[in-house]
Amino acid sequence: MPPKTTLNPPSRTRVGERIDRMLALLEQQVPMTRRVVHAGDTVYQASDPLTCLYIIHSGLFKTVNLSPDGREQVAGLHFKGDWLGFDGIAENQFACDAIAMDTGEVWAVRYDALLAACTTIPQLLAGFHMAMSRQIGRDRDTMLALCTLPADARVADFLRYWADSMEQRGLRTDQITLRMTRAEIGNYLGMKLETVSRALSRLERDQVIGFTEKGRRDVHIPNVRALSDFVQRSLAHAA
Amino acid sequence: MPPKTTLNPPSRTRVGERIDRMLALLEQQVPMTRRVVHAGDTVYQASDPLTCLYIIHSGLFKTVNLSPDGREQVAGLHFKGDWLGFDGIAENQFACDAIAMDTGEVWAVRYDALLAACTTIPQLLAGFHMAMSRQIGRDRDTMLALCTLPADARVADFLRYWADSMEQRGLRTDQITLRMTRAEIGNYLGMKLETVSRALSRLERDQVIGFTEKGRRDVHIPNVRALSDFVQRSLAHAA
DNA sequence: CCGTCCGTTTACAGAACGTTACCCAATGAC
DNA sequence: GTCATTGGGTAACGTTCTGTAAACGGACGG
Repeated sequence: MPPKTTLNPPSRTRVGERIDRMLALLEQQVPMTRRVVHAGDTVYQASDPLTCLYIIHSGLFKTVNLSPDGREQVAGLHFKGDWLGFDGIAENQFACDAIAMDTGEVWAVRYDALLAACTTIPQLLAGFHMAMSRQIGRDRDTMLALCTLPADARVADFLRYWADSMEQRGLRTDQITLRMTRAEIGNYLGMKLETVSRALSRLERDQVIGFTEKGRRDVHIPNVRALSDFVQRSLAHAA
Repeated sequence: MPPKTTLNPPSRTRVGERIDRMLALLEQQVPMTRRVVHAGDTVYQASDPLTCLYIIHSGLFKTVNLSPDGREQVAGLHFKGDWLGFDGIAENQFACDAIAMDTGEVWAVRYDALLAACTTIPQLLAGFHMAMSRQIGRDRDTMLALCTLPADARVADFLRYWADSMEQRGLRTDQITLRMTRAEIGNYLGMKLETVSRALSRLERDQVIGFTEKGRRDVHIPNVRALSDFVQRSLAHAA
């Protein structure tokens, strides 16, 4: 199986600039409402009618998918520049809950106003489609990790993804504060909280991560590459 | 955890009509190239530059996601009316391979031509966004199944999804031909081929499915509800 | 007809992960 | 101060899933 041509990952500055351009474009061209949120606040809920989409100006958000029979899962993590609400366009009502995990700000943009603006501003439409496409790509990479990585590697890959997302947005990446409990992480990664706990302990033992004195939710990542390497080693070991 | 308000699932006729309307709209309004494919043919490959998107007129397709380190996964199954290529919009090149699993026909639409047409035909834009949104929703439901269902239930849910997709498109649902090996199904569902085989045997033993005399790839589904019920029972039993 | 290949099924041993249980530390209510 | 609550860590024990290996069957070509 020939590995796919390795594309250069989007550089930090390029991604940061793209996000800023999109935010500036929206600010200038589309009417919107700013909304400050705090940890635990709900941006929208499943079955709410969709009138607005939300773009994240700052903060950290999760989307929670729930099935009619009561199963629920943290389906996605969302950072600055990401949109919230794509899931609702199909049926004109949201399919997930979107919840703030920290203080932040979202910009609510009426979907009809956005579409109207898109007809005259091609860059806006292009940016919007790119955002949806990126969401699809990320969901698929998540599925790939769920299906092909053992528990420890999944946790390592989760931390790598988080650190990468921070780095792309120009935020510090050596020390990240997980704003999730072990149970939430486990739910996101398809395992139990004890398994998450054990995986984190092993990553610490192997010096791939460390914990700060502030508590075991602040993860110190001396070297993001070490996380990728850990994932690779898990695969090699299995083979 | 209150279960989300159960929306009526889109009825067979409604979905079929929506698909036909979209296909007719494209046929009338957007230049396109028809392409007949056979099992194993590649529609596009990862890292190919994106110039066209493809809408499925008939047949059955899979998208295969591969990571730089060689892991690969069947990320999605696609039926009539689904689009292929959303994953490529973000970086202007495809991120997956799209492969036909049976004889069929795709319509290749230049992405720039599609965007141009969308500026004057709002329904086209709306339909396009709905298709992307639906893709996101389905990926998330897949993730939910991967994370919350045990192996047997995952296989049952997979068959239910397949049968539902057929039914929505007005195709017969009591007897479906899996055009995938056990290994492919396992890859899609995050388990090994032996586990798939054992799960199918148990579903047969429990009379939830049957196999036809034509071979063990033709699954007879007397009652789609029985598959959903099996999933529910797995959850109840676990709790 | 036979042998070969591929996909599949099944049994059994072992690894990975979940369950259960109990521990500690920090926090906030009373 | 006590007490309950919440998040976290760890160990012993089970279950589920995988890995290995063998046998079966249909499809194909000689």
